[in-house]
Amino acid sequence: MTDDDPTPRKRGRPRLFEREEVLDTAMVHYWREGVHALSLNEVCRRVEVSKPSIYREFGGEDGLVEAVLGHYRDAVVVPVMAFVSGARPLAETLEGLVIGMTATGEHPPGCLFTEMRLLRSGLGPKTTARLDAIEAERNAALEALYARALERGEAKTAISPEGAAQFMDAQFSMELLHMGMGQAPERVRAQARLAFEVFSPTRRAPPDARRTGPPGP
Amino acid sequence: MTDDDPTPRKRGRPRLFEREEVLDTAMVHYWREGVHALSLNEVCRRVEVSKPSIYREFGGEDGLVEAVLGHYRDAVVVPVMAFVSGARPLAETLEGLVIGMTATGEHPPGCLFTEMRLLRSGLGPKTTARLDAIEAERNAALEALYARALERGEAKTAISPEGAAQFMDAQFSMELLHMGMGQAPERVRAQARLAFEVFSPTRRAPPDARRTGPPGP
DNA sequence: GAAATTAAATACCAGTTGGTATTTAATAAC
DNA sequence: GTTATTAAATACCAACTGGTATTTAATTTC
Repeated sequence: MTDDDPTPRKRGRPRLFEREEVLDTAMVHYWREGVHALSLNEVCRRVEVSKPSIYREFGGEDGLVEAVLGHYRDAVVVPVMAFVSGARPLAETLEGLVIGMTATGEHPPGCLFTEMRLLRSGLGPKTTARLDAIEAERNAALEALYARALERGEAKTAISPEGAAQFMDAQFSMELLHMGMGQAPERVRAQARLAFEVFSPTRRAPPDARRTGPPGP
Repeated sequence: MTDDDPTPRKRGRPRLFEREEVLDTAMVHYWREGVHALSLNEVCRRVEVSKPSIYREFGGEDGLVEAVLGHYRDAVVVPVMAFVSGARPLAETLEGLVIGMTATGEHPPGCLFTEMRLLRSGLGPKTTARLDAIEAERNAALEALYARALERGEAKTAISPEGAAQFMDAQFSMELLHMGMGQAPERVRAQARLAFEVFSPTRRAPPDARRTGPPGP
């Protein structure tokens, strides 16, 4: 019966911006142009919030980037992990991921998380820690995916879930990086599909030669 | 009989640095820490040459980075391409490359060219142009490698030399990127060998499912 | 109304960036 | 020696960086 106001008005001057809104537009800009290409000053300009306000809300550049990354996780990474955790056959899940990662429109190409992870240097400690956390949960999801596939006989037993997860991660990273560099989606897809053929359960070992005097990279 | 001095002494003050030496040490620093992590001022400090001297010699940051990249090409990329152009069987060449790219000691891990190519943004026009040139010649070498392998029946005919070159490029890029990030060489090698199994000539097509509603990246 | 409280905006800080004008040093030719 | 020539070093430039102290505006409570 008590009709208390669940959000009692605060005392001082009201805010002029919504935290979620700031995170969302900052995310898009970082996503589209790269975290390293955008200074804090520039981001403040774009989201139209003064620098001191950003500091009050996020505590600095590292805090802002970490918050944006968290927002990206919730908005993008979590749905992908949910898809990965579905009961579909392995091949179907992989194909869905390939299509999803190369989809154009709505979102900028590439992946903010992948870009940050590869260019980790120059990111603050909070952001780095959050990157590790996301990396871990993503890896767990991929391992579970392959483990399930093994149980069902949909995958090659010669490959461990750990190895498979690493492999998938590497292939998707490359795919997303290529998308971020503006490569043709169909080309990127073809490469990924080719790579994932290695999971096909019945295969012969590669023919012969190993070991040769190698030059440097 | 004329014993002319082939290098007649120049008129003014003598140089205090050797161009090659500067390029070499700058290359190592860029290679080890990343081009984007080192400012021009910092590089001048490290090579112990004043900024105006660098400007006289290379015309600016873009010129220096381009020259360093050219130096890297001559010292590292060209020998690798020569190895690729050898008459070895495909599997042997690939294994040699895998070993070479993951070799530790002597050189810093990773690849300066790969890093620059992936983080192309922020690089000057001269550097970008040179990146494209190196990319083209590297791609040609990889295409020729696979074309030769096809002629000898060492590779899968279902894959075109263009597609194969792209695939190899992507795999080696990932490998080198992972090395640059400090991953364990044996792990990186295992991933690459797994990926290159797709070239094995006799294989079955992947079993079944395609096409599913995909989430975003 | 006056406090008290909250937040925004302005203006600033020292440090660094890529880039240069100016001065000084070292050599060869005369 | 003097002069011409080449190059190095110092000192500087405006623009920008991440970060803050200070002032000003908007609101609730009293």
